[in-house]
Amino acid sequence: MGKTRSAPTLNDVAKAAGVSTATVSRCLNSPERVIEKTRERVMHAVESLGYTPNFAARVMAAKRSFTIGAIIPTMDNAIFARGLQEFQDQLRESGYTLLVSSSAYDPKVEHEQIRTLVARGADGLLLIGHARDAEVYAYLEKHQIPSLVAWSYDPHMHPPSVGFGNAAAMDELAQSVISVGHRRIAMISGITQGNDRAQARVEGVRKAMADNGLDANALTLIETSYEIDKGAEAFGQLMALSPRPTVVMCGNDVLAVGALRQAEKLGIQIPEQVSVTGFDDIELAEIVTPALTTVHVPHREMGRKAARELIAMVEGKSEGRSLCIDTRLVNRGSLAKPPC
Amino acid sequence: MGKTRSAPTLNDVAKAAGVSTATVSRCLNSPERVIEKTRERVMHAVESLGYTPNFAARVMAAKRSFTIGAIIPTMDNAIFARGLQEFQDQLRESGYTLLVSSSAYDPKVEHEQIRTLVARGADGLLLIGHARDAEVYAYLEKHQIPSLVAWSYDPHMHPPSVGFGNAAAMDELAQSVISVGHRRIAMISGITQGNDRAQARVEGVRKAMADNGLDANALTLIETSYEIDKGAEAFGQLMALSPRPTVVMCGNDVLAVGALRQAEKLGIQIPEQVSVTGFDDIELAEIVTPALTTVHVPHREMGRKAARELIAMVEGKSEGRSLCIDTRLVNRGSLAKPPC
DNA sequence: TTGTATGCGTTATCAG
DNA sequence: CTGATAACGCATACAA
Repeated sequence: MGKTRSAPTLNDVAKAAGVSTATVSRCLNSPERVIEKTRERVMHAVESLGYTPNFAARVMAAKRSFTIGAIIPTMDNAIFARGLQEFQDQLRESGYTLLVSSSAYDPKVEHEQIRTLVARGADGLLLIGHARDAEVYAYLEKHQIPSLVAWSYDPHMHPPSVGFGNAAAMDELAQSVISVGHRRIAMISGITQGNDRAQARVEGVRKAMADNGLDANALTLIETSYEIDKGAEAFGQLMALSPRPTVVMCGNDVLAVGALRQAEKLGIQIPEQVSVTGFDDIELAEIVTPALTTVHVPHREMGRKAARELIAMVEGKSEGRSLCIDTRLVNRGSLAKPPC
Repeated sequence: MGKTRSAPTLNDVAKAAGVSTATVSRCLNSPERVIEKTRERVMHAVESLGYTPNFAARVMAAKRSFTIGAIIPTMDNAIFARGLQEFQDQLRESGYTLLVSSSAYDPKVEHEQIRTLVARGADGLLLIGHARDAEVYAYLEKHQIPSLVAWSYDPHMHPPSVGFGNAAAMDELAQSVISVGHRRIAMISGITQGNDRAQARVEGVRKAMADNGLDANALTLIETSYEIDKGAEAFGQLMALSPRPTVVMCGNDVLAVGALRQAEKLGIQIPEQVSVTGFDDIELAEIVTPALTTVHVPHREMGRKAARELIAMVEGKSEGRSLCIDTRLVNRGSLAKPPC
């Protein structure tokens, strides 16, 4: 029966409706510019043929893809999942599609993913944190891709960021820790190399110590990747020290949960013997026993606002504004005053 | 200075290297087909210009996108995160890029996302579960897009699936529940409408009951969405019944954790007074107190195998084989024999 | 081994 | 309001 059954094109629709391809295109993109009667005929043809516009062709011709790319360190972590879901929902509402890649915390992979997304015609990019090679930013600049940083906030940096003050938030938490009487403070941090959020959180603790007359260099610090087991392991190491720290501040809730678990294994009472704190306030924080004293980050709000700002940038309605999302301390059971 | 600085094209590279666009293209796609000396010159030009091939153009010309699409119900859930991360890693290794969308458990949205991904030239599609309109499958057929189902396994269905037997696994767990002495069984299930995994898990429980001389219709069943709070709420309702069920089997770990939490609030001892079981064995299951007796699903293995199979299909090396991933019971603390 | 020329499916410009 | 037609950037048969 003639042509093999493959995806119908604009041309097929045009022929079926007895009009030109230009008219079909208009019906789809600016319906108001074509008279009702014609439009009806065209739409009917579109329906009956099951026509779907070819994206690649459209991008090439229109030089717009209505696609936003996002590169996150990992998908397998509640920290990014929630904010990203909201980010996507917001994009959808505005007619954009989100493309997500994860870099496994590897700068090389991230760089490659950025190139991939740009090559795919992403109209804009969402990145996590500011820490990356100047080369990457130069590339983005060259390709004129509006970019926005999230999960981090620094109004003096480029690209603009929609996030929260990691240092300030951790500072506040540490202040609180110190004010209940802790002096021997230890910290289990994420890998700070190439991770400005992790770096800032450590800084926050140091600042609070210095501000309270403690020696910031006396902070016992272990860096490890964001996994429960790693948190547990690090906690074990800290408990082997003598004198023991009276509080273990963790770079995020996942590490803190690991610490809690190890404490249970070691028969150490939290918070009676040792206090533990987290960061992020993911679902887990409320579920463990004792529930975590942590920093609440409104991830959904951040995702939503980031989406709005990035869309504004892409559509030329904004030059790129930085936005600070407020975090707040959540006092649950894992922080108490140190044992006498 | 002449042309505005925009992204360089094949043509720019060709001119810079003093060759034709065809040669540049060959250098990039089949380097062995061009002599070393020329290739060096070309590659140098590519580097210095910071050239990145335009994806849309490439797709249009080659009719291949090296892109795989995946549509999952939600990103904000550990169930899919882990398997998907592995799926992506595997794709990357084979030179494919993953595009992820989430449908928020809405069939209409899912359908739309499928069209979007197809329009974007996805070479293949990963879907979760078999339950969807015939219309969707017809569309996929028409566009000749190789598709694979995951998180579900049914060798008799089309498309082929790489997953696990939800009914069989839950049956096994229920057998175990019954064998320790439980007779008054309640279940908190996910919404079964349009979710074959949830349906199968309920069936599994019913089958075990019937096989053990219990009345499968006597199963007290509450359906609710997969959220901790919902699980807690449902558990509360079940505890208000009289007589109370002696065991609450949950459709997944998230619901089970909610149940655990509500039990704590109500002062009900788990498992002394009431037993609770989960499904999936996400990280959470091991962390809560008591740790969950649940069904372990090797998500990473599933993701990896699904990727391999789908790639084989896309590359014409497989017609599509279904693969069953083995689950296994994990006995932790939340299941015990009923109180006398 | 390399170059030439054509087509991929759309959008957009410009006439009619 | 509608129809030709020229890009868009690349891959690839075909020629040289």
